[in-house]
Amino acid sequence: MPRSRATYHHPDLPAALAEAALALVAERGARGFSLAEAARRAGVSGSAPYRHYADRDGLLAVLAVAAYGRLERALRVAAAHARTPATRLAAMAAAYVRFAAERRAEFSILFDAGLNKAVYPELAAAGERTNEVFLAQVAQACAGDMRRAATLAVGLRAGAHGFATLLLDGSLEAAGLRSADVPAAAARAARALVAGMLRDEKPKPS
Amino acid sequence: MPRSRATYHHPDLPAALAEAALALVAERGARGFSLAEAARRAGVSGSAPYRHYADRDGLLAVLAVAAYGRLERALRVAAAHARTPATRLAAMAAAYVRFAAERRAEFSILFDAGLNKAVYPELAAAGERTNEVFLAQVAQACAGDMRRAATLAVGLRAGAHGFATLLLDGSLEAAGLRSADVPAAAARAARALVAGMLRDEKPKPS
DNA sequence: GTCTATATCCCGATAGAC
DNA sequence: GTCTATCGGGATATAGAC
Repeated sequence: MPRSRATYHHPDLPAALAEAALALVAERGARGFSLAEAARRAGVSGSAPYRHYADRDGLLAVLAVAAYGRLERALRVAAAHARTPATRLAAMAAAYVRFAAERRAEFSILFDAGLNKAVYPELAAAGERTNEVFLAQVAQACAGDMRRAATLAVGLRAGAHGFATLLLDGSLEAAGLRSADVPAAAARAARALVAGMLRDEKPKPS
Repeated sequence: MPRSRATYHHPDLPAALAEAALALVAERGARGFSLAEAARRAGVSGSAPYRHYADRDGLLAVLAVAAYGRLERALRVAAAHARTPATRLAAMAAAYVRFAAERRAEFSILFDAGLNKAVYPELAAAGERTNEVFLAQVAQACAGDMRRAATLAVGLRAGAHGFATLLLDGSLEAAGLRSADVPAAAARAARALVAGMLRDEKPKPS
């Protein structure tokens, strides 16, 4: 018993803050997050977090990098469970949407918190790594033509991202699409995009 | 000269507030908007806006409805200038992205301000109308099969939306895509999506 | 319809004690 | 490494005068 008073509480304050922060963002959105409230929820004073993070965005940035890691992993897992290249890409699109739906807080920290990537290079790097997962799988699908691969990869990512953000926004419900069906819809769109791009653009400029 | 003192200034305060608000959002993002600052910029006291809007979000909601109207019109115009159905859809995707890029403030009020559509039914309605523009054009492209039309329409909208949001986010630059090229990239993706969906799904379940 | 004044609240961040 | 205390700032919203 190091002290009877509540003074150096936490075995791991960063972890407690992270947990509190995610819960807070889940409730109020990334825009409703405050470091003060996260500290309160973690049971420490408002100044304690500053021993671990330079400022409010410092905490969010750490969470964002971790979230990108999770997203990237989810994409890789989805790709690994499918056989053909087109199926892999469709599975990745679905996984992207599922990540957004199931880990709303992390997704909104990534895309709704207004973090400045110029200030957090690790964050920018993590984001690029996510893009590269798409690119790597696309490259297998269209062996050789890397320009087309890049175009397709960014298109797939954009499509998945659009489904994800519109889902969280409620715009897809309004369009008559049930939440549970959105990952499948994204997968179908991805498959169609792949088919359309690999076929109908220039047949073979060779 | 109604008064020498600065007292009942504005011939049209709502208009002045709207202008100030858009400039403010353009500078700081939807999340940085405050009604107090908008009032300051319009040259009136902090309480004046409350004669015209119930609260902070009331002003943003009005701007959002107007922004949806503009977006919808831009989509219609783009569609009107193209001849074939597939070309129309590609043009709409490009127009969607251009709207986001050129009218950043309005776009971010639409998708980044956290307005509660349940509180502003006109806003939800305006959003649905935007979806319906896609649907109407898609319906022409795949005469008859309305289920497939709905799927394609939402896919197109999601794709365009993904390109738009990732563009504003800086994620596309990081992926090596220049801003000026993004509308064209979205158009190409749209065209491929249309081609892929109209062709390779079930050939004809009749 | 706008102003002044004010009540209330919350936040980010720092200083200094322990 | 955490606490208490505090500074400085800004927001939303209301009350009452003109």
